[in-house]
Amino acid sequence: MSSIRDVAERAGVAVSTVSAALNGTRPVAADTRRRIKRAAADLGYRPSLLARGLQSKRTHILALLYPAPRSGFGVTEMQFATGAAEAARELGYHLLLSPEHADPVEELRHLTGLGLVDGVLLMEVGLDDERTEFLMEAGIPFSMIGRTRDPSSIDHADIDFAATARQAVAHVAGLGHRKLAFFNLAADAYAAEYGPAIRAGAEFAEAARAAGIGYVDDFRPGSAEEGRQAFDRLVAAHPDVTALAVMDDHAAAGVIAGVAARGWRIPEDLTLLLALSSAAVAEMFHPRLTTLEPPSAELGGLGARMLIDRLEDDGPPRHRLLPCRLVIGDSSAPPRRHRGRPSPPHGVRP
Amino acid sequence: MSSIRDVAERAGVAVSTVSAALNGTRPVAADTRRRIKRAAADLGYRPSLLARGLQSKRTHILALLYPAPRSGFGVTEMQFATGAAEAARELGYHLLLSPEHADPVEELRHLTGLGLVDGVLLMEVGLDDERTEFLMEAGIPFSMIGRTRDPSSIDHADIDFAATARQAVAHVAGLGHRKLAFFNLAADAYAAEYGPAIRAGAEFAEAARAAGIGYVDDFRPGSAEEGRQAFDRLVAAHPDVTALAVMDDHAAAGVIAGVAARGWRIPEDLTLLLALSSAAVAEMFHPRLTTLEPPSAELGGLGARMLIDRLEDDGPPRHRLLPCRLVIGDSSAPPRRHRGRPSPPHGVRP
DNA sequence: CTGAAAGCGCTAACAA
DNA sequence: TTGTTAGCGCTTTCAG
Repeated sequence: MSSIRDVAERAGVAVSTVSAALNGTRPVAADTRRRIKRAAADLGYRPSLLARGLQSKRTHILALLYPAPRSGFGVTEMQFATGAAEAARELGYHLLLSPEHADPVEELRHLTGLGLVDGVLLMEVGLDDERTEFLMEAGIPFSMIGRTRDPSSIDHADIDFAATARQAVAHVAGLGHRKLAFFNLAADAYAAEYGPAIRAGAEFAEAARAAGIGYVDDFRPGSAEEGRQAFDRLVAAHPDVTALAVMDDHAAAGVIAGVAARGWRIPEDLTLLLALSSAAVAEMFHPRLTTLEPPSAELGGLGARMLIDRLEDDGPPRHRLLPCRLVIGDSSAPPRRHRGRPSPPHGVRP
Repeated sequence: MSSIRDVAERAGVAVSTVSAALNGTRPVAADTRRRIKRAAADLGYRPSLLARGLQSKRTHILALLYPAPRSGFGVTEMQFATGAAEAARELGYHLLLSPEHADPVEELRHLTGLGLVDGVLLMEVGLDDERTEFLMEAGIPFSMIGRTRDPSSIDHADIDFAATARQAVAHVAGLGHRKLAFFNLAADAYAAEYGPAIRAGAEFAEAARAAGIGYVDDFRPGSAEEGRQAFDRLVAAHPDVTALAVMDDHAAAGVIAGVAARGWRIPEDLTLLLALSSAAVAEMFHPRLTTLEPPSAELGGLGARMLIDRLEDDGPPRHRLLPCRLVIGDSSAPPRRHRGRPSPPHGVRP
């Protein structure tokens, strides 16, 4: 690899002039600059990020911290990552994929101590996330995909749960449903502190209240089997529920099985929504489920851009909330009075 | 951040001694070393990767090149990435996530020119991959997850398609099936050059031949709708097929719909295998599909380890092939003579 | 407008 | 066994 000195020699100038010409850090005569650019191009010169970083204390590397894959398919996580990497690339930054383990804070300390990264992108943020405290104390720039309980002072991009819930409720209410059930994520230690579970639950309740339709949310199935059981209990306890939104993919599969076992059909006997899951997942179901698809790649990109913004010029906290996309599938329809009876054919069934 | 000089001063030695003590690059008196380690610990000293890299030409950073997410869910890709990141971390390396676009070679040239990465990890390798040529010419260490047409001289980790196919065929033959069909990935421009599509197709054929069972593979559905159509055509053309392996997740969903539309059931009337897809995906189906799950995280880890091995000490090309895991679900059963007739209940249906 | 020189934090000769 | 010194490739004063 040729260095800045090679370029300087070839152009017959001093290295500092090359640096200036290439970075625009000080005025350089147009003619000189041209010579330098030519020389650089001829040599295929690429400034060394290491040397530059060593001097300038800016590496143009961001770290994306991701926890061990846990729930769901990891599609969402992948999209965060690719969205962030993409945005970083466009702005001349690089993204380091940093797995987290037992002691996230210690690992974060290690990682940032290396002086390798300019800032950190947090995902899977808990309501009270210890990583944010460390980063703030250490004065390390960071942004979150998701948010803590009180994120007002921290840059973040997250789902707009309120708008998402309103949209979903409007959809089912518009179809004529009068009572909606909501199956939240399983109530394990994790989901108890997991923002999306908390916020989605609260906002669906609020949206249903505002829309004046009935609402039930006592269930938190975390698997197909639990989804099926929850569905059976739901029908027993609330026979008047005609629409159901489910957070967990596997639970949704269980609900579908439960509907079929009853001899019911979707959407005739139940309108089923998949909440906060990818449309690619929803397409695997039969019928294709109506989905509230989180804008994961966009959120990842926003998170990265916010972080870079902050690195390049400080300012007030940046916040962005994006609603999920409502992708209407074949699992939404007006409710029927009597279930399990024959109905006019729906979809392309022969 | 404290630097090596701070440590040297605190320990009352020269910086080179600190370096030596910490890296073991030359003998240091036990007592001196202890003092140095203490000083380093007291100051929370972390050597700067940048400075070290600048000097040693080794950054301990690996780049994982990934193409824009295309087929499937991206679960597999995510697992490659996390597996690789994990392995890298364990060996003291970092993983850079590098999105690829229109001109992969040019981007690779750019990335490697920065002097930021020690080596490159390639995934989604085509049978004739131009990136490999560039990397070999440029003398940049790399390894592949997947393989080119002739990968004998390149480090790589890939699925053992032959063993995988044999295992799958043994499974269905063991159940008593006499004729197997195989739905490959869609024949678009991409899959035509995509190793897994080519190799899986060839190896299933070979395994079926070796096992002496019938085999059909004229179909390449790429969506649920195409999967359903392909299934209908399959039944029309080869009514004696009782077992089917499908590569594409969405096509599998279509097959399931087609089976249901006929009034048939899985596994009574058709044994269905999901080939090269994640078990997490298979669990979403009803019934839970038998799956040939690629060891994606392991492959990612192997790829990273191979690359690091090569960086740390050169040697003959390293190759590793890993078979898929056969995860038996509820979609495998012995064939029946007459389809669509009532059958003893299967599974937990009431 | 341009050049010389210092130094970012580290490693690796070379001396002592 | 340890210290001194010269860079790695770049940015950034400070002179000219």
